[in-house]
Formats: sequence, structure tokens, C-alpha cells
Amino acid sequence: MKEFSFEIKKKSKEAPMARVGIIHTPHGDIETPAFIPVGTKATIKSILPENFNEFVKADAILANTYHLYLEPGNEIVKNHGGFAKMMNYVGPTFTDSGGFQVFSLGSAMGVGVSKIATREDLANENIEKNISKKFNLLDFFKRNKYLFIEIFLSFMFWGVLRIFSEDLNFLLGSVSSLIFFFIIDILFFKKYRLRDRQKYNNLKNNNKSLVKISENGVEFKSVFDGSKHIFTPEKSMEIQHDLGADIFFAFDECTSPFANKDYQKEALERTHRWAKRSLEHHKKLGVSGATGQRQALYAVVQGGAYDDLRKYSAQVLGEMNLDGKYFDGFGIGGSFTKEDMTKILKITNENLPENKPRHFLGIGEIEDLFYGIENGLDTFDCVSPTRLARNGAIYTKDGRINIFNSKYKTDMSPVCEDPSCYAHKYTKAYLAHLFRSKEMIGATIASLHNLHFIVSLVKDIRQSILGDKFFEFKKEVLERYR
RNA sequence: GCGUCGAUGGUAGAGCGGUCAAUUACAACAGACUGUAAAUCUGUCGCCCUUCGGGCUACGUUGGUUCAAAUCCAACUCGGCGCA
Repeated sequence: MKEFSFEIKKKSKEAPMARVGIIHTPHGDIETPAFIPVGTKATIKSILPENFNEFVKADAILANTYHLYLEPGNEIVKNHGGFAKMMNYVGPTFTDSGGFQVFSLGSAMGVGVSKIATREDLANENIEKNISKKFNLLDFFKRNKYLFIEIFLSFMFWGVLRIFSEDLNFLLGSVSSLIFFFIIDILFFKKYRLRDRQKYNNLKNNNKSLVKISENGVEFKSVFDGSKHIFTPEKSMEIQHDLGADIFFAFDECTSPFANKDYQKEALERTHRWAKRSLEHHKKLGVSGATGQRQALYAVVQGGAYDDLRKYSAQVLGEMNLDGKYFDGFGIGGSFTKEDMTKILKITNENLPENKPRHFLGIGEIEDLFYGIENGLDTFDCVSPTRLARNGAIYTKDGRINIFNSKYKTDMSPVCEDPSCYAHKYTKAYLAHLFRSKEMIGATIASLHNLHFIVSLVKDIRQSILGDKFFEFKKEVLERYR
């Protein structure tokens, strides 16, 4: 059985940081650069493992700690001998630490913020503040609508009774009678006010973070039943030992692209302390309880879009060790704009140990892959191919298409030109029909295609580096894709 | 034949005198999606004018009542049900 190791086969002659290598793991080799499909809940959504192996030909897959902890529970996964065995997948595996959920269930919750922000978003100052302002106004209106009606009607009753009640002076014409009518109104409108309040609360809850971050860790409210769960670096290590991946990540905090520098710094320092604790606890736990094998631990570099923070984080984590035991590799996480991405990657990878593999967490659009590899990355995981596929977006060499567009209803051309792709056998018209009629196999074909497309693209990039044609290949692909 | 209930935008189906070009769902047309709260979400959805807004034609047909009708009345047409 092979231990984890990384060897660099070739450094690009054109792009100084790009390299071709092999990550050896107990379950097989990953030829890098490589794209790692995501199977969050121990399934590549909509694809059978056999079809995945035969038609996608990826070297590894990645699952998620948070999701498998909540369902079915890491204990059950452990009893299967790890998530790979459970899902009948043979090959190298990764698990993510749950750090991304600090962002997606935290600051991004219900606000529609993506971790890849645009420059416009950032320029549009404090988007989060704007959102909360809007909600305060709405809040005020919602909460007081019936109060206004009540006050108005009280005055009406009071006024009307005054006109007809010269002989009822003892009751009317006094403030107390006004209050009397007001109370009647309040009782009368009680049920409407309550209903309104309920609506308002629902609205507010939609916009509410499900996480609480502290030095010790992160408190998550389960999205399934609202139950509370604390993730600490130690807890994350324990779960990931039960999940049994060959490679796993230290618990980190993925910050929002809208967080300011002070906060990024604070979160970064915390992530470093958590990395240290992850390293310690991983050592204490020893081999995986699920597979009996030693697992490789990657640290996660953070620092948002700030050069100096990224450099600092790379240096600290690169040197971090426990009695000479260093991290086996590094993930690059966090959020930023597309424009900032390249410079961040460059400065990060320049400051990470060269002989360790580097993984780009959650990034995988076509141009990102080129820029990532050019700047020294070895592996990528991304949800994009499968999620896009399920929503009807199909990669083609000439750009992404939306199979729902009416023109594809009658398009007899194959979904994929490449005969080695499963989708080659089907017309776009058929795929359009499957999607329109909500047939499940539509998502399957589209997912197989999109994954095949991205995985083979990265393999081709690998070949282009080996053949010293990286830039030529990049230009050719991107020009056509755009 | 008699009685009774009904007829609303591509479909289903709300509305039952002004706040109605008409709630909603589906369909249709577009868009978004980057460590998966995601087989999800957003927008448009009678016609015309450049948006705010304005104009026009519309709730089976034709008349009527009313300042005002998808909404009330009458007749007709079509359909469901019941009795012959």
C-alpha cells in the first residue's frame, strides 16, 4: 500500500510556476494538474459510479464533512469503511473540512452573495448594509401597518360618537374614551397583527445567518432541523477521520468577499490557530478509523483579496509543523474577484513550499483552470460542472449554452462533439426534450458531459505543459470558448 | 322539453359593482449558478408608445341597469348535472 507523496514530473518551460506531477495516495495516483469532481453527500449528483468511472475518467473525487456529518452521520460512514467504499468508488478521495459552510450558511445566507464577487459589487459600497437598510424599512412598514389603522379608526369612532352624544358627555369628549376605543381596536385587529408579525419574522429569518463563529470553533444550526452543532478543528478532524478520505483539509473560515481587511486579518489569524489545532489533533488521532490508513492533511491559505495577507498566510502555514511534521499540501480558499484571482494565486504559490501539492478550493470555470495552473496549482474541485448541468447549462468548445433555449428544441447536432463523451450519442433536441419534460436522465447526461468536458480539458492542459505548448493551447481554447 | 349550475388570459383556476390588464399555479421566453441549504433561484409573460407613466382592446355573444360592470339584469350560444 502506497503512502501519500507528491512528485513533480516536469516544470513548465513557458510558465515558470506551472508544473506537471503525480500525487500518490493509498487508493491510487492523481496525475496533476487534475480536476476533482465534487460528490458532497457521497454521490456525484445524478451519476452512477460505474458511469462516472467509465465516462468521466477523473482521478479523484471530493466529499463534504458538514453534509456527511449531518446525514447520514459520520459514524455510519465509518461503519462502511469510509465514504468511498460506501458509495462504491475506487480511487483517491478528498474531504472538505466544513470551512466553506462558515461562509455559505453564514454571511452568504439568504443574501445571494457569491464567493466570487464582481468589481461592481464591491464598488457598490457595503452591499450587506444596503440589504439590512431595506429590511428595516420593510420591517417598520410591516410592523406598524395595523397600528396605523387602529389609531385612525379609534379617532373615527370617537369623533362619530361625539357628534351624536350630547347627553353622553360623561363618556365622551375625554381622553379616556379615546383610549377605550383604541383598546377595542387593538383587540379587534389582534389576529391580523399577529399574522403580520409572523410574516415579518419569516422574512427576517430568511436573511439570518445559521452560524456563530468563536475562537473555539463554529456553531452551526442544521439546515435540516435547526438543531445546533459545534464544529471545532478537533471535531472536523474526527469526522474526517471517520469519512476516511486520502486527503483532507484543516478546518478554516471562508470569509465573505465583502469583509473588510481588519476582519480578513482577524479571520486569517484564527484560521492559522485552527490549522495548528487541526495538525495536533490529526496526529493524536493517528490513522483513519474507517480505512486504517494514514490520511494526508492540507492546510487552507486564506487572506481574501489582499496580497500581503495571502503572502503571510502562505508563509505561516508553509512553515507550520509539529515536531517536524508539516502539512502534506495546501488548499487555497476564500473569496475574491476574478480580477484579483491571478495575483493572489501568484503570490500565494510563490510563498508556499514548492514540493507540496496545492489545491484550489471550489474553483473550476474554464478560464480559472488555465490561470490557476499557470500560477502553480495542481488540483481543483468545483461544483460548477454538475450544478450547471442540472440546471441545463452545457459546456461546449464555443461557450456555454442553455439547453432550455427554444432553438435547441429542433437541434439535431450531438450534445458533445467528442466521441469519447457519453453525451456524443444524443442530440441536443433530445436533451432539450428531457430537460423540458423534467426527465431525470437529462441531468445525468448533462452532468456526465460537463464533467467529461472539464476533466478532459485539464488533462489536455497537462499534455500541453508536457509538450511545451501551454500558451498556445490556452489561447486556442479560450479564444474559441469566448 | 323542463329545472339547475357554469362559461375568466396558452392551460388549470381565483375574483363576484370602483383599489382589475385581472391573485396563484403550470406552460412559454430569457438570465444566473465557482470548497452544493441548489433537479435551484431571478426576471418577463394582452397589444402599442422610450422607462416613470400613458394609450388601446379584453373575463362566451348581444343588449340593458349604473357616474362606474369580469362582477348586477335579460335574451341567446355552448357545456355539466338532475328529471322526463
